[in-house]
Amino acid sequence: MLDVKFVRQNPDIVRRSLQNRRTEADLDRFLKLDEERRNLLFEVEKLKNLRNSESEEIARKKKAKEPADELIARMKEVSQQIKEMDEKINEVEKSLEEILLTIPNIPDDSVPIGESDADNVEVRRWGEPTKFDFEPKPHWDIGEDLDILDFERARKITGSRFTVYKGAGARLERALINFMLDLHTQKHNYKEIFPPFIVNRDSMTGTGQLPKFEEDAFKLANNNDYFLIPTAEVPVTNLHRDEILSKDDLPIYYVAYSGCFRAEAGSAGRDTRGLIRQHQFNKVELVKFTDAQSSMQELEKLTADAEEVLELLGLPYRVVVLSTGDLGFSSAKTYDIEVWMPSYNRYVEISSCSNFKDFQARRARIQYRPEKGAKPVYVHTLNGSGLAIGRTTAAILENYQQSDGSVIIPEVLREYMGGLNKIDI
RNA sequence: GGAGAGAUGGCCGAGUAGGUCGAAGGCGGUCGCCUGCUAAGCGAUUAUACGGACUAAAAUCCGUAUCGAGGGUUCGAAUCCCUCUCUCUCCGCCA
Repeated sequence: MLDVKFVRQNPDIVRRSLQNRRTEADLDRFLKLDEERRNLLFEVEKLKNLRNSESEEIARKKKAKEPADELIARMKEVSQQIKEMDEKINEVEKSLEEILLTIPNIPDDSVPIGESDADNVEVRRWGEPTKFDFEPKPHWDIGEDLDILDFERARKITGSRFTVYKGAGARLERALINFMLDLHTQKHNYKEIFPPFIVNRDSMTGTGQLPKFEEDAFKLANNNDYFLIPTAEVPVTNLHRDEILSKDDLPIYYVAYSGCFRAEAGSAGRDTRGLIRQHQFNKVELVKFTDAQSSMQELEKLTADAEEVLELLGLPYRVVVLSTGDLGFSSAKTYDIEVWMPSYNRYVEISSCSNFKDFQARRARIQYRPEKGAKPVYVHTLNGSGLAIGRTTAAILENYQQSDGSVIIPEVLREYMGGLNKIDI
């Protein structure tokens, strides 16, 4: 959510942001309503002031046993007027809020302007796309041939876009979770959080999933206000919703494993096979709370922390900075980390690292005091996958597959796999 | 699921026969004074949002709102009425 005053004073910046993002919001109506609201407030507050002072006068008269009937009658009318105006103001404010919640964050100046993901800019590359001297298989075939992924039975017990992991596959998934949590807590100083996988409406609104993207979320049928989390970002960022932190608390680094649940409305037909796009997947998420001065620098560090996972796993990747046309609603700047996926013959997103600046914090009311006794200001929030587990599993299966159908376990994972160094038939 | 209790400022905690209550008191915080230092003491101050005036911008000043949320009664509500939400205690059930 943007600051109302900012929008009022900088309509041109907001308009340009909307254009660059190739998105729309009714900015003109917002500005008009905003002015209307202020005019109404000015009038109604005058009336309220009158009512307050005259009410005191009535009290005085009554105490002094003087007649006050005439004054009471007049105030009755004033109160009626106030009531009507208050209703009008409520309507206007509701409309304003609705529009404000549909206005996306202002992209950082360093973000390239572009139409779509085609205009994202590659900033670096690590490793080389894996070469094979045989015909490599996609991970869904590898998984079924090794009997470690079972898409067929997942369809039976639940439906499409679910997977049953079995044997070494289940172990690999669990190993990756533990490996990543250990790396980020021990080497990068994140504090581990194990959050609820179900959150309420306020939390979903606080991080920006609602109201605009309700159709993408799974909502619990027996409780209107509970949602399955689409990412640990939601519960973890909302840890500090409605809080005022002290300067000494910052920066805060959290890492959380969670299951993630996405309805993926509107993505029918995309990535229908394998682990890439699921209704339920695992993810280790990095979340930071920082002050305004350091957030851009913290984004670089967070991205590097996620990249290190891929480097330790020996998986080739590249980093792209999202253009304005591809940038997420709440984000001011986002780096996508893309891993080399042989079956796609291209790099595939495996982590998305974003700086939301104060956009989420304003919405979730997360503040800190820069100085003792100073007025609270909004923190900056950041997050990124570190990494998406299912896609990492897919990338390992594909990049580490051997001509005999087996899959080598990356060195760093072996201790998490009970010493297993290869998945065989 | 059954029974009961409660939601007031950073915290604790008064305030229910409606009228200077944004709200006593305490703790905590800040500023100043004082004691050679520390402890103690004294004085003052101590919410947020929105709107307006003044500003380059602040500071400041004025106003309005806020005692869980929403609605109602009334000239006037923390105080009365209705609805909802949440928290706590006990019982039951349960990994």
